[in-house]
Amino acid sequence: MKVKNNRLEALRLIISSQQLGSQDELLNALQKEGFKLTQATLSRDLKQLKVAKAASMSGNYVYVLPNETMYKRVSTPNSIRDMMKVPGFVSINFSGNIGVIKTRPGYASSIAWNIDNSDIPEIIGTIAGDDTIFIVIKEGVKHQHVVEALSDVVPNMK
Amino acid sequence: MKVKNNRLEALRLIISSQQLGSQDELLNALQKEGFKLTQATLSRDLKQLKVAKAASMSGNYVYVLPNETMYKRVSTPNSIRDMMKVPGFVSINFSGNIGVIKTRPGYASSIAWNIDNSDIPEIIGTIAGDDTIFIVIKEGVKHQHVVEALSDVVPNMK
DNA sequence: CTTTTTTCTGCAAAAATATGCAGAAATATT
DNA sequence: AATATTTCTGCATATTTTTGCAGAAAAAAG
Repeated sequence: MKVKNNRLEALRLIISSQQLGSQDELLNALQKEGFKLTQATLSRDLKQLKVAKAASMSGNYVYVLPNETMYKRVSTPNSIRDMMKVPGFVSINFSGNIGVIKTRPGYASSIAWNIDNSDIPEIIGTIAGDDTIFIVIKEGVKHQHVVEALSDVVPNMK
Repeated sequence: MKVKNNRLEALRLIISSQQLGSQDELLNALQKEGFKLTQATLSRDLKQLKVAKAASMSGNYVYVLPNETMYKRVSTPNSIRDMMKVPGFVSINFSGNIGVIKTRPGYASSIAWNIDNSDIPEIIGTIAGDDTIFIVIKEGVKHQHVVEALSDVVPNMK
């Protein structure tokens, strides 16, 4: 019993400090720490700790510790889209990794808010003035992709 | 590729609104929305979206959307982690010669002020909104280098 | 100290997920 | 328009993960 708790604690520690991508790798790490167990038990441990496996930025899989945010569900599937009934969009243009949206005066920050809250992965961040929004997009992302993603969020875009 | 982007977007939507525990379930949900694909493709989509599978409170597995927090590792190439200690600081990302700092609402201009007044030669200029700062960096300067320089600037870091 | 009950674990097999490969589809180039 | 290049996808299969079951270990009860 003491053993199991120690093991779980060690497991958290390992996961929070290393990037391991399969239960076998985790198993090895644990065994290197002196714990004796099988992959089946590890699977149960992971379930209990609510550890998740996700793709990492580097294209591999990694085990990650849980956090509040990840269990949040939205009640209305289309709410984001519905909230985006904001008129005021005028144009969008790009230069390199920067997009510039022109809006009618006063509308920029409200549209930018919608963009920020739509969590489009291609967009790193936005800054709004009164009638202009700057958008920094991820390197390598095509402008057209951004436009398509945005068009779900900003009415009158296409 | 319009189809794939729509599919990915639908997938996010489904995951953010329902609690589904296997790729088969996700697959059904997508097909009910009119998308035609196999489990193999779904697996790749999930990898690309960095969706993770974790145990839920109710003892089942659920697919969850990714978030910043989950990729944090204790031994991160130091300073980014140190930056997390700055009041209001949320995250920093780069795209080309632009850095984007996300802050808690209202903190952007104060953090930007610190940066501006620190005379970091690698930084050409900043502009701040309410919760976002854009930083234009000198051509050819490494992102990590900027992060390190920044970590010396803002109070309570390190 | 026994007996009973609950928790934990390995084994083996089932279930679920990831991926190499080759062709299809879409984009970009000339 | 024709060709070259890149991205996407299904199929079949390898790999990984989960779980039912039965016994071992631990905790609780008597």
